[in-house]
Amino acid sequence: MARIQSKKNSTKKEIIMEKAARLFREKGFGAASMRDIAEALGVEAASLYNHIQSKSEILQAICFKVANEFISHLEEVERDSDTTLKKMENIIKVHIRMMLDSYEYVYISDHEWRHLPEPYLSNFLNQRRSYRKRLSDIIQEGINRNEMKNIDPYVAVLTILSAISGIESWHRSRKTITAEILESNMVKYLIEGLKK
Amino acid sequence: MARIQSKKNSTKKEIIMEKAARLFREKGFGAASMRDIAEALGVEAASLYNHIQSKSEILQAICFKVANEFISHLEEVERDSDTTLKKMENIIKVHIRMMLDSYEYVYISDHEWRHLPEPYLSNFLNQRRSYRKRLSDIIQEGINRNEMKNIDPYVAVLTILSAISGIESWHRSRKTITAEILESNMVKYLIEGLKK
DNA sequence: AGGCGATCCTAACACTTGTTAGTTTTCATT
DNA sequence: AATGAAAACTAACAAGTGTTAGGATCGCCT
Repeated sequence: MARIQSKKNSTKKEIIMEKAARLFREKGFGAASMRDIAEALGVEAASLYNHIQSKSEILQAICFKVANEFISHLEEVERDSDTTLKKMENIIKVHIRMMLDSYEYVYISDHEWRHLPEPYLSNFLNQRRSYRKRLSDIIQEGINRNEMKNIDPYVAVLTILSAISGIESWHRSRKTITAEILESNMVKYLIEGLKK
Repeated sequence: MARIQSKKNSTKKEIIMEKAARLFREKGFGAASMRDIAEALGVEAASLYNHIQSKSEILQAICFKVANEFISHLEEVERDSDTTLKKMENIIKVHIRMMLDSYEYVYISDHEWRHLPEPYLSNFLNQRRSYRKRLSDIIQEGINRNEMKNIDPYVAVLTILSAISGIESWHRSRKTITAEILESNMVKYLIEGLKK
C-alpha cells in the first residue's frame, strides 16, 4: 500500500497537480484518466479523492494558479518599469520565463482551459480578457508617447502572447538551441517589431 | 430516416469532416464523441461508418489535408517570389489567410494532432519538422544576403508560426477588429521584426 | 414494377469513464 | 500498547466510449 510521498514544502494536492499536469499536457485533459494519474503516483484512483474533490478541480487549481501569477507579475512590472517599451520587454520576459520554468502548468492554462466547468470557465475568460486589455493599454500609451510604431494594440498583444506560447514546441523538441538563446532572440524579435 | 445531405462538390466524407472539425475544436478530439458528430448531422452514430472507417481517420484526413496545402503553397511561393523578405511575407500571408478561411481545419491540425495514432503521428511530425526547416533555411539565406537582421532562424520561425496560430483567439472572440486589419497589422509586426 | 446498391436504423458488444461507499491499513501521538 | 485520524484499499455504480452485425428502407436504373 504505497502512499503518496510527501515532498519538501508541497501538499499532497500539489503533488497530484504536478503529475496530473504532465498527463494533461501529454494526452489532453479528456484523455488523461483518473486511473492514469493514480498509476503515475503508484496509487489507486479512488485514493486520490482523499486529497481532491474532482478531476476538474485539478484543472481549476492549475489554471487559476497560473492566471494569478501572471496578474501579480503584471502589477509588479507596471509599478517598477519606466518607459512603455521597458514595461513590455519585462512582461515578455516574465512570460517567456514562466513558459520555460513552469512549462506544464502554463501549457495547460493556455490550452486546456476550455474543459473548465462553469462558472469557472467564464471567470477564467474574464480574467484573461482583462489581462490582455491591460497589456494593450500599455501599447496604446507607447504609441501615444511616440515610443512605439503605430500598430493595432490588440493585434500586437495577440501576436506577442501567441508567439510565446509557441515555446511549447521548443520544449517538446530535442533542444537544438539553449533556453538563453531562445529567450534573447524572441525578446529581440518581438521588441524590434514594436519599436518606433 | 434523415440522410446526410449531399452538398455541392462535397463527398459525404467531407461533410462529416466539416461537422467533426467544428466539434473537435469546440470540445477537443477526445471529448467529442461519434454520437455528438452523428447528432450534428441528424443521423445515428453507426451510420457514419458507411462513409468513414474510424474516428481517428477523420482526424488524419483533416491533419494531412492541411499539411499538404501548406506544403504546396510553400513550393509555389519559393518559385514565384524574388527576395527572401518577399518570400517570408507571402508565406506569412498564406498562413494568416488559411487561418482565416479554414479556421476549423487549421486549428485542429495545430492542436489536436497528438491524438493521431501511429504511424500517422510520426509521419505528421516529420512533415512538420521538414516544413519548418525549409522556412528557417529561407531566413538563414535572408541573413546571409543581408536582407534580414541577425536572428536565430529557428526562433524566428517558431515566433512567426505561433503568432499566426494565435489568430484562433481572435476567431473565438467577438471581433472588435476586421480580418483585414488583423492581417495587415500582423504581417507588419512580423516582417518589421525581421527586416534589417 | 422490380431489383440493387447505398445508406440508414436498432441493438448490442466489450471497455472505459469519474465517482462513491465501506473497509482496512498506516502512522504519529498519547 | 492503545487510540484516532489520515490515507490507502476493494468493489461497485451508472453513464458513456468506439465499433460491429444484421436488418430495414431509400432512391435510382433498367
